[in-house]
Amino acid sequence: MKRRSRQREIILEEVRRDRCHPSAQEVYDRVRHRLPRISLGTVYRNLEQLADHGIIQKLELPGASRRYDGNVDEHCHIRCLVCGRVDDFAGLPWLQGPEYPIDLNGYKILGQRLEFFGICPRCREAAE
Amino acid sequence: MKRRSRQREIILEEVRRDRCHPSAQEVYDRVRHRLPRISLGTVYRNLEQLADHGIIQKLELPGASRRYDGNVDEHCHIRCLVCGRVDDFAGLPWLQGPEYPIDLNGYKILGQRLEFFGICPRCREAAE
DNA sequence: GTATGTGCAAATGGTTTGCAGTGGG
DNA sequence: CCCACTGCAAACCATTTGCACATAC
Repeated sequence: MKRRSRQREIILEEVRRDRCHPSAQEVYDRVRHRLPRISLGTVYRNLEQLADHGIIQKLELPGASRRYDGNVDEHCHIRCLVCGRVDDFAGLPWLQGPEYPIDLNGYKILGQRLEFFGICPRCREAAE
Repeated sequence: MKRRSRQREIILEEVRRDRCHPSAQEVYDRVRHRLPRISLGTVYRNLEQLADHGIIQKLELPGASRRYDGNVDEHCHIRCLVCGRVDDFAGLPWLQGPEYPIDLNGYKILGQRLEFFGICPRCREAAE
């Protein structure tokens, strides 16, 4: 990231929009409205770089494709098991863990990841 | 799973061996020593079925390929960030969560998943 | 001017699927 | 004898990469 590029700026704007948590494909679809000739590879490369620099957050979800988050503050997510949507989820008082790193069983434990899953409001309605 | 098959029996035996947490490819490699003509597709189909019936556990890890666990008791895992190895990890007293399901923010929360990550004993040594 | 960034298209890796044939019950 | 299960190969999907060209500085 030694030079700035119009592509990267617009990708960042789109990831930050709406507190949504878009996949690379969704970012691509949005960005294409503004830069019709951009390629999906460029979107992937820039998302990767922005994440490496701590400007956005990469969300790796178990059994689902990667998503990106324009909010880099530490916060929890909840994922809908039906539609895959990911929402922010604040204030989880039961989440206390120890200070890392910890030495245990020969492992150097660097951290933990907690994910919640359930059914989002829209899918609950649809299910009725 | 209306009929038994030699393939499925051997796949199950291999997943249960050693408390390792093999990927489909690793199961395939092991099973092939005993059934040289088995196909990877058959391995995938049987692992899926065994998991659906609760006979083994499917481990979906963020940013890594799927693994399978012959131990279906509820227990935690820790993953090595260097080599990808997954170990069992028992007795985590700080893991208390609420009773699910919970209604919050319109979501019906069905559960949580906690994963630990760090560096395994072997990779720590290798890094020195 | 140079090397970073881009577009394109092909490659990759993990997983799934269609199909004709095999074999468990 | 039927239909679940298999082997094989192709398809699929998300992501990565090689390369020639464009562009930021």
